[in-house]
Amino acid sequence: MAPLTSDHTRLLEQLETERRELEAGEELFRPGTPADELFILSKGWLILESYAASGARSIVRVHLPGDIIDTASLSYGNFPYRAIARSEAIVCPFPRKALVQIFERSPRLSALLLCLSSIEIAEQEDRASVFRRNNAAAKLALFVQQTFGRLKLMNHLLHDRFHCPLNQTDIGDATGMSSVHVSRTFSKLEKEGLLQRHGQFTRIVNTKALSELSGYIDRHAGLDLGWLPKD
Amino acid sequence: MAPLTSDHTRLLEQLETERRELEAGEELFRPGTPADELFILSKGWLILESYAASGARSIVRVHLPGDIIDTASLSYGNFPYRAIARSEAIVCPFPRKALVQIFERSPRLSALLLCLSSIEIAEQEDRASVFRRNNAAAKLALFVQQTFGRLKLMNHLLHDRFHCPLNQTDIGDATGMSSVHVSRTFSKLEKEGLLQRHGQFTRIVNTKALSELSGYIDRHAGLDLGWLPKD
DNA sequence: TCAATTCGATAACAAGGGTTATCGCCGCAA
DNA sequence: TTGCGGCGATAACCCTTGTTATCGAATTGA
Repeated sequence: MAPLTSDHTRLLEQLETERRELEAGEELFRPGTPADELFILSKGWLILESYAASGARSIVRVHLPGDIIDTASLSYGNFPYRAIARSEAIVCPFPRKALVQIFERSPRLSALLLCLSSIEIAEQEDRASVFRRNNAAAKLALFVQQTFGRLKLMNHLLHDRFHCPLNQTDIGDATGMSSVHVSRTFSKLEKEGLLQRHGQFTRIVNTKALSELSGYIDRHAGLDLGWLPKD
Repeated sequence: MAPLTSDHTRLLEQLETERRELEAGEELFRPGTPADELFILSKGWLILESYAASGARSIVRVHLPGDIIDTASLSYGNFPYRAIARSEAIVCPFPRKALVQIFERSPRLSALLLCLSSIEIAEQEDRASVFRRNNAAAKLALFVQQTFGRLKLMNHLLHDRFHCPLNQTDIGDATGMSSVHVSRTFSKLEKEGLLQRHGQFTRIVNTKALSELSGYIDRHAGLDLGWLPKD
């Protein structure tokens, strides 16, 4: 992504010294848990849930390998959401103070963290734009493409097919539609030849048509990180 | 927000040395403009627009005084959106390189920038949660409360009333509803005694009921910035 | 082997909200 | 003064999507 010296990678590796394994369905933290420990997701899928007063669940974020889990909690003392592993997963806990070391020792990594955060904002804005005004097909198409794009970052071998352990209720709660309508819409997209499904696997058949539907932009391409500080 | 020394404020003030005035309706940048210059909004309202292939407009973000405009462009060479002043406004342009100085000279400010970014993510997630599953009244209530909360940050004199130069079409494009339905829903909220409108002014009448509707959380309260580096 | 559970597909019905159109109000310019 | 354009309110109509319910396939455990 951006050239790093061995000093930089050493600093980053300090964040991943500890490991903890989670089973599918296991809870990593719940709302109110003190956030003095943060996590990097190194394997598997993990979701952040919040519950409205009505009891309705919303999936705030779907975390994939490489993510810092719940970055929004950085500024707050406690986690606001519930984190649940949706597949077997491995997380690397690190103390929030480890971030201080990065800020003190490397302006370059500090700026890089801000950039990662701004990429996340860009992806959220894309989702918001589509979710505000577009129909279910566009929402689902964007969900599939954003997810696939992020998975490819950490696994370049992926070609046109990926595994998704979320069920249709999860996908609905993540995209703002009922599970019934997720089913209807997936069937429609499949009938129209935009994608194929086999169990928990999804194959992207017609990228171009999907992108026209969703307006998908790959936010990990076109980065300009030349301005980052050297050290 | 967080204690800063005079060194810190000096660094921050460097970002606001230049000033540029905008009239209502004036364009600050358009999609594709090189983003080697960034802007702080110091007065007025400014919106970021994007246009879908269909021509439909989406208001990606409503910027208020104190904001760094379009933070998502930090990582990209060009601005992806169109920025339009919605009232008389003043922006302070600064070169992207000025950020490098902050990262090189102050770990504390660097971390603070990341925190600001994470607050923005939290607010976006709140919006997304409500917009995914809730009805028009909840969306509007959240829009009003988040906007008012942000305005109060820079103007502590505000009590229960604020000026909003956006028309109902703008509000619709920002919240994902038609202007007709914005009108219907505002009338409904007014009839139920949750708020009052007079021209471009909105008065919050029943904060509690609004919050119950929208699930509003003040993301600028409850911050824990004690972990920030000292310098 | 047989419940019990989870999950996805599908149908029928209801409703929230989009679209279109009309009207009145206001500010502004000719 | 008149005409025009922007804006908000309101009504009628319809479509997308939520809700509820049923069914079958697959999985799990006793």
